[in-house]
Amino acid sequence: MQRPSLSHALQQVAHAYRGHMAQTIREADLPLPGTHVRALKAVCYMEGCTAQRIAQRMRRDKAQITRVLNDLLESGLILKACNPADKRSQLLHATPAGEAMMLRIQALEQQTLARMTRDLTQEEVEHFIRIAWHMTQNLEGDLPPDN
Amino acid sequence: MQRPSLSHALQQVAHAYRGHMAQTIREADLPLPGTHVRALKAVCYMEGCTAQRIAQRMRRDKAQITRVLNDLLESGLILKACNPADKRSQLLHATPAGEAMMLRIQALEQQTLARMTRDLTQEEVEHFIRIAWHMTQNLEGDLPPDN
DNA sequence: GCAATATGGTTGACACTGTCAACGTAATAG
DNA sequence: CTATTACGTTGACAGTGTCAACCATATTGC
Repeated sequence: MQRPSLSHALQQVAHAYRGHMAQTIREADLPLPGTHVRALKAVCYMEGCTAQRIAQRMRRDKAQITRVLNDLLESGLILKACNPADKRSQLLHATPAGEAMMLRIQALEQQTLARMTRDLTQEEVEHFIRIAWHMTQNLEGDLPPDN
Repeated sequence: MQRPSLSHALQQVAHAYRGHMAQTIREADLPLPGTHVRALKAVCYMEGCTAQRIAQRMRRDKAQITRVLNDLLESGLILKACNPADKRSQLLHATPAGEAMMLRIQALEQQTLARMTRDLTQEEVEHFIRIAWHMTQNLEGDLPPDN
């Protein structure tokens, strides 16, 4: 491809990453779609994790989060517990099975990331992340103040 | 967000771009989803454009391309013409309406890209594109030789 | 030529992603 | 207490992406 545009490069790399992760996970017989993985990650690593906070972090509709969490619940990967501070909301925790799943998936993700960045320096990767983050920030804020 | 991971940064920026473009296009009353836009772009700018070649360029399933092209056809944005060199395939061309649509969308995309990169140098953007492209290449080739 | 195979495009089915609107319940402001 | 706001759920829907089967045409090998 000759001098791909920013938009094309962005779409291609995101698609390649998604596809590679999906295939890796499929090959490992971990039947968990990408959104579920990201939600599980949030549950495992966020303190006082609630559906709302996951939706904010992932910038997704809370309806989608609800459904994903219910899938994870049915799969026995997470638990909902009453939030003593607010009876409307629920604190989310990973079960041991969820933690185990997370570890396995994390390993697969590391593998994919390692492959993706195999001939890039640490500096280049960090630069990429910084610019990506910067561009993300630049695009937010049209929307009604998002928090 | 503190030190976002590569995967998170990638997903966020791609999502932000998609969302911003979708909203911009919706606000301009151009009812054309993202995939349709990309396909139309391919039709406008590729020589001897066929469904197959679009599928290769976008790395998407040809079934999806077929459907998108049929939508564009129904919307009167493109035309299919017999390919004299191969009766199975069809050469694609944009109609005047398609060209006009492309110009309008191109302007909106430029706007979004300009906003996204507003405080980045040309060099940074090119660096980003190069790394994105590099990572894309690194992830391809597991798959059965893709051509 | 002719059979076997491969390719371009179409269709059906399905899974995943993402958003919007409406709702019930609980919290909070006045 | 009432009005408003916030959390989570549900229904409906649009968009994205892939797989498998299929038809018609090309191509290859005999």
